[in-house]
Amino acid sequence: MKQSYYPQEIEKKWMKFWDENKVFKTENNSDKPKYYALSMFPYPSGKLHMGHVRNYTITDVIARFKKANGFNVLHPIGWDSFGLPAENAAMKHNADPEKWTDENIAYMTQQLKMLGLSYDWDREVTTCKPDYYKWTQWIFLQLYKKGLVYKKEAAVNWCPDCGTVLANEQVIDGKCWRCDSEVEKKYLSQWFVKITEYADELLKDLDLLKGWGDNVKTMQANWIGKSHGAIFRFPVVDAPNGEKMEVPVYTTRPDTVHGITYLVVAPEYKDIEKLTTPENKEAVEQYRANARKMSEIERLSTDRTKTGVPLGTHCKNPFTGEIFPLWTADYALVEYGTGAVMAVPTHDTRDFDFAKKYNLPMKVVIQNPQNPSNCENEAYTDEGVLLNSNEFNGMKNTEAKKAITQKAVDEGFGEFKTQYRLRDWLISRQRYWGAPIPVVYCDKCGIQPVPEDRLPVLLPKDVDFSVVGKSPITTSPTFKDTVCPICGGHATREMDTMDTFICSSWYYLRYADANNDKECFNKDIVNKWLPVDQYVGGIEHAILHLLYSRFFTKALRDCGLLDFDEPFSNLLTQGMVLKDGSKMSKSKGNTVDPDEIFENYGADTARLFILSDSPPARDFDWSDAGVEGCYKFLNRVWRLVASNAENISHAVIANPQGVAIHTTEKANDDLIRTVHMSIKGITNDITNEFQFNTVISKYRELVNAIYDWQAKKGELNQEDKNVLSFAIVSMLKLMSPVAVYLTEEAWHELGGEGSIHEQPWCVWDENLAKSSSITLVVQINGKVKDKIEVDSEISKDEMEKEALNSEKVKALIEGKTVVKTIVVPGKLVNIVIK
RNA sequence: GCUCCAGUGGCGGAAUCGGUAGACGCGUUGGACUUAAAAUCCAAUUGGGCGUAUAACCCAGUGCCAGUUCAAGUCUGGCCUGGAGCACCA
Repeated sequence: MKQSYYPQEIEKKWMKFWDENKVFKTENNSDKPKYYALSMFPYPSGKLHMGHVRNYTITDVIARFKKANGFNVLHPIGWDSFGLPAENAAMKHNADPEKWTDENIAYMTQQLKMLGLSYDWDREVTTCKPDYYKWTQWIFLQLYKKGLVYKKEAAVNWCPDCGTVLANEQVIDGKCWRCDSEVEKKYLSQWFVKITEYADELLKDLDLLKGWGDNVKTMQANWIGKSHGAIFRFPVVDAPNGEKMEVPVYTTRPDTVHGITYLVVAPEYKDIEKLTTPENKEAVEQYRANARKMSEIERLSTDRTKTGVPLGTHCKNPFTGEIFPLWTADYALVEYGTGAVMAVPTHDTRDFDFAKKYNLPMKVVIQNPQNPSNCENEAYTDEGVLLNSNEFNGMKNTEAKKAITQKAVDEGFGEFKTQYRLRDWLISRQRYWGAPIPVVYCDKCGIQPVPEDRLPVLLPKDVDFSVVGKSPITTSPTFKDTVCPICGGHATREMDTMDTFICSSWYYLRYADANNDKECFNKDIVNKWLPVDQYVGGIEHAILHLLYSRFFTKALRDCGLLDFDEPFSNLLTQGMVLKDGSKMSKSKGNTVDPDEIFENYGADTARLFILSDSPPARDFDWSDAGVEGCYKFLNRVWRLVASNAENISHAVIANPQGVAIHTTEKANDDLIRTVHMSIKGITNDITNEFQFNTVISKYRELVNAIYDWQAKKGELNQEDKNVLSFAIVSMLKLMSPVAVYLTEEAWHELGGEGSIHEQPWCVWDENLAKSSSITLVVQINGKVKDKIEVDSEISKDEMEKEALNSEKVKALIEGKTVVKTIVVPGKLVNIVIK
């Protein structure tokens, strides 16, 4: 065995061997229990970055650990390969985005293999390939049949730089999630997925997700935004055309209904023109035009002073008979509730600001206990007792909410209402590089889905990528015109493609049955593998991908395609990889190229380091010195093995757990105990919280212990060799999920059969992991005063006796009264004195 | 403004149930080996009393202030700071 560590050589050798022999192939049929370990699949942007390295290493270690522990492990990988970067690159070079994508996939595949990830490459899934997007389109049609997909004209988010619309989830602070441009409002007819139909279940089932962090769950709960309230309908008393009209409002504060002094509708409110008097028409029109021009950012800014104009008409409050004016103001949102708000300036801060500015009247209806009936300077929005509210006076407002809504129900002008903040998911994209929406528009028959046997609707190849300002797909001379599947007459194809988040909402299902060309996946196989036992990925998908995938699972369940409710039982959101305290990014110039690390130190060093310094969920600060340290450690491990190669017992390698080792020396006992403690500690750290940083510190402790043991020994006798063999072989197995190459090479050099990665996990013996002596801690009034080595089997009485016998304790309790002593078996004695 | 998470040496971070605070590593300092360097190995490294050697001892200490307890990094209440998410959602 070579005495020096040569990672570049051994890693290439084993990478090739594993790849050619499909060592990590997973069969669907097995007697073993299943375990599905999954990383969020990458976008093939060109090269791996350190975030990928971290993500995939974490999942890989979990997959390998589970496999060694007797599970049939599914650990797949694929490519989220539709999307704008490929199309932008294509437009820049007037080339096919498919070529760019394929090249990137080829390069990154090599990198993933180099990193030593135990993927079953036969299940690779690529969302931009027709054999995948055919099924994306098929699923779209199933949702369409179920009424979960529909087309409507709506105000949508438009990103001018990406030249496409965006879903609500993809607008961050009024800006595009991808390019950071300010999003504009546009009125377009677009395809929507009815995710709101599942709002309640998506919220409720968060409780089932015990293996998800609270941060992600609350983010989703907030995004869904369930609230309880009431709808009230206010009759219009002076509609200009004499029509009988009503304005419905949604409110969470029905208890304040007697305090309404005006009513606001959104500028886009559908009946606004009918509610405007001729005298006010001009001002209202101008206000609406202004609102339309404004960007989302301007409009949503909360510190902007509120503006609005009166419509000239009035409503009647059915509770009081009071007449109050109608206004339009852009602080009312057309998409939420009914698009109209009942304004109670005394008990709502927004209404208060507005009323102050326009000198609208105020009426106090909830008593502020600190400052009775005074709402001059600010709105009182807390709990209280009602006043000025007729028969409800004196009632607590929490009760009044119900009672007042009930009255509206009984008298027919309102009802109880649950409202969600979640909006339907806009999935149309005016772009080329995505799955075409499988729909045609017939001149006679209208919107028609493409029949399933004509899928996939292929992306046209005869397009011009050099166009500006429109989707390249529209330049195809062959794509647009087609025939209607119903009447056979002329029809045109839908030119929009689907949001790529549709493609990524079901890929984890496809892995279970990736090569099925008859169906999107076999139901039994999917039911067998899913849900995913451990999902690992970035927190940036807390809402987007994770909410969409949860919705898809539920919708596909209701289409009869699978039998479970949630796709991911456990979720680990790993932290970011930082350098010098900030996120690695090309613009900051603080990136580290994984290839360089592989080349200079090897993939094992990269794997070890990325797991070593921080727990997976926390941010990880990359440091060159840290890499160096990990590389030195692997060298140290290698030297330990190599220098002892001829001392290793073949019997122990063949059966590390089975060889009973008789020891006659304390040093040997101690080392065996350290090994058992390491097995226990490492196993628990991985099982409990995936605490790989402490796993690695335990590797180091074990290696240090073996070196220390060796330093005490001269010539080794047979007993010593057996002990050493047990320690080294156990160490290699324990390290094998992380240092995949080094341990494999060492295993072979020592004469091990097959692959170390096929060997079962180590087991520990609780008795051997225990020490024969313990350190008894003696405290006085809770402060440590002495430590005594005692036998581990010592009784409580003896512990107390030992403690009181300590010279230090004797001196300290001299002349004081011992009030009581607390004895914690096996740990400490606390003497309370006065 | 609302919601969630976090706060421990110079740094990353350890610390099952409340029971020895600072494991393991990085860095730093000193030393050994070497003609020299690299590599490797050994030792020290929370602060203060403390200033010279040796050996020891004492005090304080996990963002702040209280509380519960024999005992609090850990539990409770109230703050402070940082991060993340949401936000004119009626």
